Amino acid sequence: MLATDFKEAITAADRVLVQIRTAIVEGEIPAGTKISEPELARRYDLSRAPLREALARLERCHLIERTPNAGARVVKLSIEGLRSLYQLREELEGLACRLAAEHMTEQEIAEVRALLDQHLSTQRVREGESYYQEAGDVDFHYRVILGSKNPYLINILSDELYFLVRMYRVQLGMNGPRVSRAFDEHKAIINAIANRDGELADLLMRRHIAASKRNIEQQLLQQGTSHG
Amino acid sequence: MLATDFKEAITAADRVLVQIRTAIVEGEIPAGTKISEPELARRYDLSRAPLREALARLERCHLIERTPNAGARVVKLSIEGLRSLYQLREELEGLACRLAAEHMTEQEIAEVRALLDQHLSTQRVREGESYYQEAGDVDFHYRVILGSKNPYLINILSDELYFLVRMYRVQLGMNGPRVSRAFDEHKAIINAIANRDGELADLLMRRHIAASKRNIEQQLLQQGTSHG
DNA sequence: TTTTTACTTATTGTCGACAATCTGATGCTC
DNA sequence: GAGCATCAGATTGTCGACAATAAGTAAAAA
Repeated sequence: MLATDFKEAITAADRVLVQIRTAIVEGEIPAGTKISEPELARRYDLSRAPLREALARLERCHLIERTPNAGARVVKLSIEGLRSLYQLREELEGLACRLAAEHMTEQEIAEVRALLDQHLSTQRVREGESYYQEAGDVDFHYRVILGSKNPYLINILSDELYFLVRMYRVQLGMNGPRVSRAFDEHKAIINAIANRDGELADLLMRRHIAASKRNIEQQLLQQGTSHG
Repeated sequence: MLATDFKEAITAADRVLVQIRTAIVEGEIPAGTKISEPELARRYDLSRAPLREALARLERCHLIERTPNAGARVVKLSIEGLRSLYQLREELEGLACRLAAEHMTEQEIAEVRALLDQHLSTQRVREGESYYQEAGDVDFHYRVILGSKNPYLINILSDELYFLVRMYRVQLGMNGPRVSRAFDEHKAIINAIANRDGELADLLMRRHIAASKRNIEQQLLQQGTSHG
């Protein structure tokens, strides 16, 4: 099921997947928690069959880890995990930029630009409100990824890796000057794509992601040293 | 479940997954076939619950495509699909090479070299037998991928993309001089890794994969023009 | 003849119960 | 007292049956 598919029919498994997924990403179900199927089935008021279907998909996007006959656990956030994840993300979104510079239509590029302007105005109103930054950033990256027109790349980035990326970002947050700086970086990236300069877009995207990684890394280090 | 995990407990879903997966990869269940859950359940003599678990994992590695309430279909092989897949594969295995040059131990490198020598001797005995070439090639790539030490990269390449890659290769085959040439390319790649020259290993791997792609592409084109 | 509609049929999605397996605690042996 | 075996409890894996949805067919109306 690629992100580009239309939602043809919503099943109970789909609904509970979205619910549990956001609960994990937002930290409502804390990292490292043991997942109990009977408990979740009661909590979301359905049987274990669709629940297990949802758990299988959560495993697919690395939000939980399952071991046969032993159950599932919400993934733990760690520095090594962050580095591995962002290492891959740099490479893949860099590729997405090169492909987007090649395949995005003028129409699509114009839409992304409109999106950025809209985010900017929203951001100015709600200064420092990191949630809007979060949503806007995800949206921007999502558009570029779709612009690559490579279904496997789209699937991996937006269906598999992105929820874990969001989990790191939501739980460890963006802070300080990064929030406003990210807008300028997005602008520069879409400009490069508009100029059909894939190499530059690639480079800028890698730097953008690397900067984001350093930011979260610091949060993780601080949290690690202060509490443990 | 990463490929690096130990097989802690084999469940019925695991067994039937392997069976159906090889059946699809080898073409025993032809590309484009509609998957009937009751039929497969009878055929493999188990209930639909573990079967559906297996189907979920087959969807994950892009061997089948599911639409809600409408069932699953074995994926069709196409030129566009091949290009998208190999585009991603080039990028990811290139990255794997750079990381392997950084992280593989001398021990691991020596093992890969021993593996190659072993493959070479086997190959000489069974000249032109493409199955051994297939197995050997997969094994080589698998070792390099593991050498990257990046769990997400390992998961995507060896658990998700590789079965589809094998499906293209098994059903459309390796032919002619590619078979023997691949050995030399493998040698060159592991040499670059041994020299800790990540950039060169990256480059060589991309070329290696690109050559493989062209080979399969030709088969697909010939097949497409000759049969309809 | 073509289109629409109702119906039949088969398939998928979901449920509750049973079997196999793991976890933790209790008691026994050394 | 430490270590191991055994057992109780709970959890996961699997099963067969029911409900909901989609596909195909035949009949009726335009």
